[in-house]
Amino acid sequence: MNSEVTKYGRKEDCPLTFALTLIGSKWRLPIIWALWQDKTLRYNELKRRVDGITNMVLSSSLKEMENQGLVVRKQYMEIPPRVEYSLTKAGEDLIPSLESLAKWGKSMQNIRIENT
Amino acid sequence: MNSEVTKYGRKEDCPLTFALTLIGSKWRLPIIWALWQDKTLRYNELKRRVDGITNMVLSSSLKEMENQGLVVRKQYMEIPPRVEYSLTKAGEDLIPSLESLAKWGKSMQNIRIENT
DNA sequence: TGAGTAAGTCAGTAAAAACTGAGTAAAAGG
DNA sequence: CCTTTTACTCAGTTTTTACTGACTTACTCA
Repeated sequence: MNSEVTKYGRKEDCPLTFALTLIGSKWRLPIIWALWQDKTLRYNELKRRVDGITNMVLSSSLKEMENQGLVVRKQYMEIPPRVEYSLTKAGEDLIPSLESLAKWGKSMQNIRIENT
Repeated sequence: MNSEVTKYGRKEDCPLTFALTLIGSKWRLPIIWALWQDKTLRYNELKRRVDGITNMVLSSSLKEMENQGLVVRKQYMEIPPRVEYSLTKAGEDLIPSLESLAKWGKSMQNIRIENT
């Protein structure tokens, strides 16, 4: 038995599993990626940038991501309403890990192509 | 517009989205993690290590992960049958990214606790 | 006056992922 | 002889996740 390995009795306590609950569903990465590229986007801009997402999923995702501390929502008291979304510091801190994962993903895609 | 940013018309072509298809479902990380710790495990050992997984999910996951090049299946022609699973090189290459992601996840868990 | 834009909400439905519980063959151990 | 172990497989069902399409309020532009 490797004593340096931390055991998590309940899967939910594992930081890695927890991280996946934050970014693992279908639309999380596209949203994060759009906000990372453009820094700040209004609701409908974001919707246009994240192709195919529905209002339902976008609005509920943003709400959850705000609660989770990934995204900031800034509302201006104007008419017509203006709401701007951007990544928090914590959200930005995620980017290097995503880039590392993307690098790995790319190498896996290449393997598939090579073996075809 | 940031010219250094690669655009992927179809989400499926994005290496990051692709990576998540390999590790994003509920039981992939627990399986990978168990194989990373123990290097080689037989089917039922793995099942015991990954608490709560069903045969259905474990066997189909292993089959897919083998096709995807994450896992090697080594079968010995013995009775009773013996089958051993382990990570491929590509599977092991994933670990650093996961550790980075876990680190981020841990910091997010701490924030939650602090704010409670 | 009618259309378009803003930022969403909502009920209902479809699709995807996971779970339940049983079953298989052949052999070892009590 | 009866139970357990091995490595699975399968039909059927539940749970989770995402999609559909319509609707809201208040303003601007033609």
